[in-house]
Amino acid sequence: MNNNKPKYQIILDNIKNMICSGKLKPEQMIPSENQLTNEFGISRVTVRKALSILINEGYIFTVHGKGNFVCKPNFNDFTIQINKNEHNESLEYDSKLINVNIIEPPSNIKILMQIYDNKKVVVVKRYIINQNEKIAYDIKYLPYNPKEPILEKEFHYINYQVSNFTESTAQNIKKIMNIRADKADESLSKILNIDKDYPILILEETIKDINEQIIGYGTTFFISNKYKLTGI
Amino acid sequence: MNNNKPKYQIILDNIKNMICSGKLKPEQMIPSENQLTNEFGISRVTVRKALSILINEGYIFTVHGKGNFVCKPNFNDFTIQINKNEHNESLEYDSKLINVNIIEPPSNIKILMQIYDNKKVVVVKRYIINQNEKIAYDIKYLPYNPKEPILEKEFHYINYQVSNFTESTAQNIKKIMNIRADKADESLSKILNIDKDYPILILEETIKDINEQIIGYGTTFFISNKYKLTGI
DNA sequence: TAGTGGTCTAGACCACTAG
DNA sequence: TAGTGGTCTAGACCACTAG
Repeated sequence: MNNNKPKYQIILDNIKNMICSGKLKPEQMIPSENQLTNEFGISRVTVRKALSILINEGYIFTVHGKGNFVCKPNFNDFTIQINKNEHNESLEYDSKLINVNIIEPPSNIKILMQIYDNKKVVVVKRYIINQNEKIAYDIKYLPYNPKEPILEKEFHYINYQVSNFTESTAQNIKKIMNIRADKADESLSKILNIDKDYPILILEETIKDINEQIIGYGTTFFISNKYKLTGI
Repeated sequence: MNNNKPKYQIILDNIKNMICSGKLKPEQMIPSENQLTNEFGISRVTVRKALSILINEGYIFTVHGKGNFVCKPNFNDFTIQINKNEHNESLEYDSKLINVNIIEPPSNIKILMQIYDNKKVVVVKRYIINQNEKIAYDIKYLPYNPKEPILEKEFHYINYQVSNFTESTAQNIKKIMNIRADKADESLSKILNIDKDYPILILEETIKDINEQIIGYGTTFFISNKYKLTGI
């Protein structure tokens, strides 16, 4: 029997089934909290617990004063987990530091990083390695702050742990990713030991702090047959 | 004053601030529900409401019997919204049907779709159009069921609405995406009116039902300079 | 005005953890 | 055993919606 199933789970499964089986259709209102309270003979708080899970899982949405409604399915969002494959197994890549420099940023980087003065940037260049094989070339730019030691920044970048270099604010950033395809140019083909014009998957990331200040910009060039992105 | 802010919001903001400012560090336990109840002078239910939001937003996780702990930031997941740009604006693409056929699937499709008998498949070929310009070529395979009218399937595919062809079970599917880069081969270059070897961003999707049965497989070939994927 | 969801309480009992 | 989170109740009052 289901006697060890919590009550909120019973009502949750019940509504989920009605949505999945099509008894409740997108945009249709589901029974009100009061109705569910009476039908299932449970308290409103417990009903609301089940509903809040349905909301979080994207099954329903609420309109105050009107009711709860079935969501339209959304097939256009999916989540990329960079370090996981399609079976949700972790993929561990090594990285090999090529060099770290402090430079006057080239104009395209100035624009991308919204640098409007003569501030310098730190450039970190690395290889991404999988089983002793180069699979990508990675280049990251971050604002140079003479007061901060560079080595610490390097360390963090190299370990892919944080992107804004201080653990204290690590939860406080926003990341924007772009994905596109290109062919390897002369320079990249030498760096990655591949033929010129070999297909490359490019991941571009811009990292902003809570004030929309850009605190990092990076590009990773993946050799296309050695890497693919997987999403669910 | 903050008098119109609900109590759960106050405690929510408070804990969020402690995490973002670094007062509470990853893996560290946050004050217990009882402590929060006393400190903030609010009921446990309200405290739990705030905590459940923090859990959903990925700030904390719970260990039964031990407490609530600050999550490690995860920079490796991001969400791709296929029809949105980086400013979260909707992008609407048109599609133009090229043709629909019922064929004996080629062997690579048989493997991908796990077809082990002589079942046929429906093939839908389309262009994706943006402002009267072809930006991609799209090909989708779905199991052919002689009992179902094909036109309905077409319609659904063309409208990008559902991927398993019956609204009733639309919430009940799983989608796996792969993203990779390649160059246009002879045939694709003709289809998309581009040079051979032009860079192509490839989106591959496999759609499974709740029983892990493959109910659709599709590939979209984007002309790289006309399309990029954006994620947050 | 009747019905809907939103916030909140005080209290109960249970399951898990760790000393 | 003391402390933690997990489930659940009966009830209150409020804000929003729509006729």
